[in-house]
Amino acid sequence: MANTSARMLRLLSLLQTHRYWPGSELAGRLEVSPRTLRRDVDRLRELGYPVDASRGVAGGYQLQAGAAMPPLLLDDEEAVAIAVGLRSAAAGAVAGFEETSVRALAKVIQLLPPRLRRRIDALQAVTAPGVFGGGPVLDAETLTTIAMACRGEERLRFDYAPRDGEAMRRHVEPHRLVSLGRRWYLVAWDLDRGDWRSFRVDRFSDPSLTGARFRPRELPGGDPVAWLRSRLATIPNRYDVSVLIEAPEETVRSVVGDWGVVTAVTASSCRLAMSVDDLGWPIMVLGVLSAPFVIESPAELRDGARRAGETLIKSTAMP
Amino acid sequence: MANTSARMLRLLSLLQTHRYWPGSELAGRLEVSPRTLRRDVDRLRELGYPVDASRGVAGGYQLQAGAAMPPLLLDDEEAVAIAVGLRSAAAGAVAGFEETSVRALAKVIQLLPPRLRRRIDALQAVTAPGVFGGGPVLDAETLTTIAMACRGEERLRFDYAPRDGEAMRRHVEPHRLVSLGRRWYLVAWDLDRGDWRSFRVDRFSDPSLTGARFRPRELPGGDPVAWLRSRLATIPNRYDVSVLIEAPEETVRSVVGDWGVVTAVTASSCRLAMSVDDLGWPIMVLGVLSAPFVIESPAELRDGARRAGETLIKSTAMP
DNA sequence: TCGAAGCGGCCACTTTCTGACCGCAATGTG
DNA sequence: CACATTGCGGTCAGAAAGTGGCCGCTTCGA
Repeated sequence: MANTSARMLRLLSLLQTHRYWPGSELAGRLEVSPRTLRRDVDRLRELGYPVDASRGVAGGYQLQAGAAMPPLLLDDEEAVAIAVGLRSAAAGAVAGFEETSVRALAKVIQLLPPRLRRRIDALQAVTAPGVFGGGPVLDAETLTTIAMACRGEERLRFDYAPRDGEAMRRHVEPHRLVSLGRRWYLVAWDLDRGDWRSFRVDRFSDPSLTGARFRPRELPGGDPVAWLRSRLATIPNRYDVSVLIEAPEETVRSVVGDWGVVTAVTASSCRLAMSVDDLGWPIMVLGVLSAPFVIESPAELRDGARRAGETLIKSTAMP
Repeated sequence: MANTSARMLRLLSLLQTHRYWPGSELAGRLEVSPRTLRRDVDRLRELGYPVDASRGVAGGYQLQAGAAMPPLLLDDEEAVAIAVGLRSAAAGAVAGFEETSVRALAKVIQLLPPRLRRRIDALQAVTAPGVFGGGPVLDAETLTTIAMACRGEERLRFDYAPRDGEAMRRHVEPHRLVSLGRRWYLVAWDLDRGDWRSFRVDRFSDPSLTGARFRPRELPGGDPVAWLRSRLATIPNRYDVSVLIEAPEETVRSVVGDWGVVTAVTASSCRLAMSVDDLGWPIMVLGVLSAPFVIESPAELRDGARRAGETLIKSTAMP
């Protein structure tokens, strides 16, 4: 106890929970003299954390945003909320943030006390797809295990079921997790084949860290995303949707959110562009907007939308 | 520099980024002798962070999950990912986590360096509702400002537009943020009225912390959620949707996700129940399912669905 | 104008930290 | 098996830091 380091952390923690603290209160909680508290605050400032102070009656200290992120001192609830938020972001709830979220999630999960981890697991898998359509269901543990292997440069074993054929135990040196088109891939050096391979994470089962560390090899070309893209180039199966809609830009955007790009064409019409695996989603958007539209591509969307319209009409026709 | 506290933080940070470190490497990075490193590791252990060590050739240190959450040392990307994930969770992407997420978000935002905050702002408002229907659009700043006021026990000023009438500047002692039925409310002591009031956050504008702190009053009854519920009981304005769908339970559930309750009726049909503010959402679900259905309630849903169907048909009719 | 609160210099005393040296224990390889 | 490697922890002496108490100063709001 009573280590300086520990006290500094507690001080940081206090400053993070309440925006504002009178000095005497802080000194009391830390069980040091006010003089020492001032010195501690100084130390924090020297470390780069901007602690603001105000004088006079009702003065006090508060921690402000600085140049660098201070160590986050979280209570249980906050830690769980962060893990849950990251998990849903990793599952694709926030377009473009899948990979970063998984990396951050791996860090949090790794440090999360088991009792909290259980609480999160109780909240089910990364599923989320629901409406978001497309993405296969993964569970968070698989994803974070792989992410931890990448981060820690540890070899990884897992069962992998190729598109056709039997599941096989694989042994790889993981390189990078990549989220591409609603799917997760692991780019790794396959130790059995002696070559670079990509693996779809939704086909993993039972991944486990071997504990053996390795010196990372260099991926030819260096960029794992580009590498993966070129490898997958032979199997493009997404739809690039483009629709002209007779509704103001803002209206459309308020429905679409981050899931598509809306650009104004005139004041009362706009173009919606989305890239999806599953046409259900753009159909829903068109349905709920109740505004006239013209489908520019793909042709399949037209059939799907008409079928959906027919169903709606038929089923609401009866009295 | 070279403070013990700072070094301990750096050590924690190193242990958090790479799962595994040989001792000599750590000692080198921290610019101390191996002996001192061992002592630092001991100190961490005394503080409750379980640092594992393994001996022999290729031995090293690694940080494990412990009883408490260690201070999270985040790099820029991770901090942004966490903020983004929390924001989307706060916006309702993960049912039931709105309030906790906002509290955590307020903490992160408050500490986030401005340059990172800008990066997040560039990713737009908490909007997200979009498809999720119902929820009004809030921006994260309003929400976190209020959350910070609650946490810091600081008085708050804001413009508030009641349902009818002019916006007025208000001055309150904030008590709790509550997320209820897709909406955010602030429960607060109104300083002008001298009474407890609830405010819909989507009607706020320009909230600002006054910097004046206050001693929290006690809310009659103590439970802000119950209090708010009883206050809002007079204004129920949601739709309770019930639809019979000619599709297997699983199919429907895979589209609806957590956003509604699906119960099987026969093997090939089921009933979908949802509670929403906005009928757009159930209409989308019906549209994308392309399965016959019968609307049981509410009547408004029938009109909405038919209108949506007509739009779809008309717009896809042209060659 | 006053008092409360933060600021920071100074001092003497105490505690901790550090590097160096040691022998020991575990681990896995040749 | 022997061996090198790597972590463990005791002891020591000198160096560094942390601490509380005291002081007069500044800033702020009542």
